[in-house]
Amino acid sequence: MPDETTPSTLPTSAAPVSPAAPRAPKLEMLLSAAATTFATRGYSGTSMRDIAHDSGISLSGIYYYTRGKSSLLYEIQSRTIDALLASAAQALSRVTVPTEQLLQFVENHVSYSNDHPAFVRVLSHETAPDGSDERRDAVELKRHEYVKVLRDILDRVRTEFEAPVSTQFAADMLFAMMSGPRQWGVSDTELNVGIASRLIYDLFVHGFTGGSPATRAP
Amino acid sequence: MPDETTPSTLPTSAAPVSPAAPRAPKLEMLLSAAATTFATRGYSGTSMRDIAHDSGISLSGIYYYTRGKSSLLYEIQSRTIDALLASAAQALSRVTVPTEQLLQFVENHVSYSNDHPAFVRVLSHETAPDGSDERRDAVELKRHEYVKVLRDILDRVRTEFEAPVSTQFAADMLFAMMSGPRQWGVSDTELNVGIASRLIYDLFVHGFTGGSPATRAP
DNA sequence: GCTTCTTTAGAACAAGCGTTCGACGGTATG
DNA sequence: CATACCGTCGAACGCTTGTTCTAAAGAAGC
Repeated sequence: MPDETTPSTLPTSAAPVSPAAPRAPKLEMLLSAAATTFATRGYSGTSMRDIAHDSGISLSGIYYYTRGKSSLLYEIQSRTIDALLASAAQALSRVTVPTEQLLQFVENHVSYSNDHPAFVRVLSHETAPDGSDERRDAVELKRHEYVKVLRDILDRVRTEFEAPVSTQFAADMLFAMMSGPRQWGVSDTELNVGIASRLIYDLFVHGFTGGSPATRAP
Repeated sequence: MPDETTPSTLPTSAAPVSPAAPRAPKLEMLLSAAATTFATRGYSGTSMRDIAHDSGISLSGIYYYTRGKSSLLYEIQSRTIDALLASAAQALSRVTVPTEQLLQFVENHVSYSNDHPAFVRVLSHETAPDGSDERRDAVELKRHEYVKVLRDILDRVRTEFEAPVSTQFAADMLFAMMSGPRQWGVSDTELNVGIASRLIYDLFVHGFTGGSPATRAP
């Protein structure tokens, strides 16, 4: 009997990270379908029967792969934040200049959000309303870890340019921009990932009235 | 028998807008309690019994003031976007310079969000999952109207400073920043409304590495 | 053929959901 | 005193919820 607690095969687009994943291709489909449904209808607005219908698995069949509804949410959020942390670390290792690292971070986040929109949305917008689980705290801890990565980059950029606002505040604003669309304007921006990342980066670093796209950045 | 469809007594902090509101102080309390519960637990995650408990009114007593759960959501969202549109129009009428109007818009939005956090959160984060109501479209229409107000301001700022990014994109980003906190960083920014508005304005207009808080702005 | 293990699904459970109904106490009018 | 209305609420309705139980179909080893 398989167990959904195996932290293998993240929803990354890359190659298999963990070698110990012999039989669980259907669990990935389940999680993917559940993430999509959670992202559109919300966690509380989604019933197990909705997930059963969307995934093609029968209602009771879901409980063969997962422990229940809250475990589905945890698995989705846990895998996503793990993948974000891993790909961010890899992307940041390629450059050393603070502003270049900032651009790498933004590009990585936007790119991953573009590849797995439902997963990232569930990670950032949904929070388990159920019992006082320790799994919720684990996700929250890694989320703060991820924020800290950006804060450390902003700290270095800040000392270089003598930026006036706090890095905590700036990090919040940048995350808000990156998690941006699908709110208010409902913009149908069919932008390329690289272009979109660059737009966000420029707007955040130089501002709306700031330099043209090819002025100061790397 | 009162009816919740009367568009009177918006949740504004100002004086009574409509003179026809003789008896309905308890409805305001109901809507306020419902907004708070919706904001914390989400629309689908909130039961009518939750609202009954939080508002102090009995479960069946709620149906004396409102038509049902979806009507509660509509009333909250409708009143909030109406109040935002009204107060924004009033604030903008005081200045004519584009950048000053932008600051006024930001200050108005942040101020209202600070005074009625639950209402604004429900307006921006919740959407009715129920039937194909025409009320939902009415709210969506006014929401676009509100976005258009900001877009028009940004258009004027853009032509003045030859800003490179589109106003639609910039508006989305600014709304994301203003709706910002209570996500990712969970910042405990106990800032004054004026200061917070100014921080957002400066960060948006001049960028993270841009001029100091007293450099270029009015 | 028989057993064993994996995978699937139909049926049913108790609990919770949004909503409705009928009745009660309290003022104010006649 | 009787009448009518306003505000309020407990109890119950039918339905959906997350979860479990039981059984059966298919593959694999002996």
